[in-house]
Amino acid sequence: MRIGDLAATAGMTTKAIRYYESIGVLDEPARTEAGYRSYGPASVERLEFVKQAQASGLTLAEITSILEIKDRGGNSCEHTRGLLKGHLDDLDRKIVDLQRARRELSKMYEGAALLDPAACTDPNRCQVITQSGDGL
Amino acid sequence: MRIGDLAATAGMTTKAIRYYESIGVLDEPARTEAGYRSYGPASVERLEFVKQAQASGLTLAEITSILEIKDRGGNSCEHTRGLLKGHLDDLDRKIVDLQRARRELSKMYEGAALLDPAACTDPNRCQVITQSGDGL
DNA sequence: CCCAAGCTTCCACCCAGCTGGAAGCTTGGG
DNA sequence: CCCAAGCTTCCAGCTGGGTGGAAGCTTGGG
Repeated sequence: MRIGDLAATAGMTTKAIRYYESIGVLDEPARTEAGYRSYGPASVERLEFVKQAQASGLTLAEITSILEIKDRGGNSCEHTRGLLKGHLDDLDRKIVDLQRARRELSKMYEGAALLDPAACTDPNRCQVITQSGDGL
Repeated sequence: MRIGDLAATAGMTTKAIRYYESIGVLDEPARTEAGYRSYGPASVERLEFVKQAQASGLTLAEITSILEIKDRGGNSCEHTRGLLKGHLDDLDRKIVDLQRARRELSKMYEGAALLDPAACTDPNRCQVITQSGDGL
C-alpha cells in the first residue's frame, strides 16, 4: 500500500507518517520503482501502537525507544514499565499543581461574590484581585 | 531600579522580563535619559504575582488577562468574576483530563506487573500497551 | 493523450516560554 | 581616561508534534 492508503487506514495524515519516519519512529519503507513509499500491513499495526502509546501520554521519543528494543527482539516490559511509572509520577505532580491553582482561583472567585459592587470604585484597586490575589 | 536589579530581586533573568514586556504581561516601563528601563517596587510585586500564578499552572496568556483587568482598575466586578469563572472552568477541565489520563496509565502500569516477561516477544504487540490501551 | 490526484523533497512555520548571541551605547570604579 | 559590566535592539534557536505550501514527477481513468 502507498502512504495515502496507510494514512487513511491508520487515521492520520501522510505528513505525520513522513514525520515519524524522519525522527526514527518508523523505519524507511521499501520504495516502488518510481520512488513511492510502499508499506505492508505490519505498518498499520505499528502506527496503531504508536497512536495508543501516544494517547497514553508517552512521547514519540519514548515510543521510539520501546519500539527499538522490541525491534532488536529484546524484552521491553521492564523498560516500558519504567517509562509508564515516570509518566504516572509526572501526571500526579501536574494534578496536584492544578488542584492547588484551582483552590487559589476559587478563593478569588468566592471572594468576589462577597464584595459589595458599590465598593468597587477605586480604579487603582480591584478588590477581587488584590484581596485574594496575594495567595496566588 | 534597572532591569538587572528587578531581575535579581524577582529571581528571574533580564531576558525573561523583556520577553514578558514583549508579549504584554508587563507594561512598557519608564526609561532613563539613556534609554534604560526604569522600574518601581510595584514591578517586583507584579513579577511575584506572575511567578506564583505560573507556578500554579496558569499560562502567561491567562495571567496577562487577569492582570489586564487589574490594570483597568477592575471596576467591573462582574466582568472580573466572569473571567475568573472562565479560568476556573478551564482548570476543572484540565484536571478532569489529567485524571482520566492517569487512570488509563495506571491501568497499563498495573497490568504490566502481571504479565510474563517471556511472553513479550512480538514487536508490534507489546502486551503492556495493547492490553490496557484498547479502551483509549 | 490529457489532466487531476497523488506522490516526492525541501523549507518554513505554528504553539509556549523562554535563552543565546551580536553589535553598539552607558555607567561607574580605579 | 579606560575598561568591564550592564544596558539597548534584533535575530536565531530550542523542544514536540506536527502542518502548509512549492516545485516537480507518476499514475490512472476517460
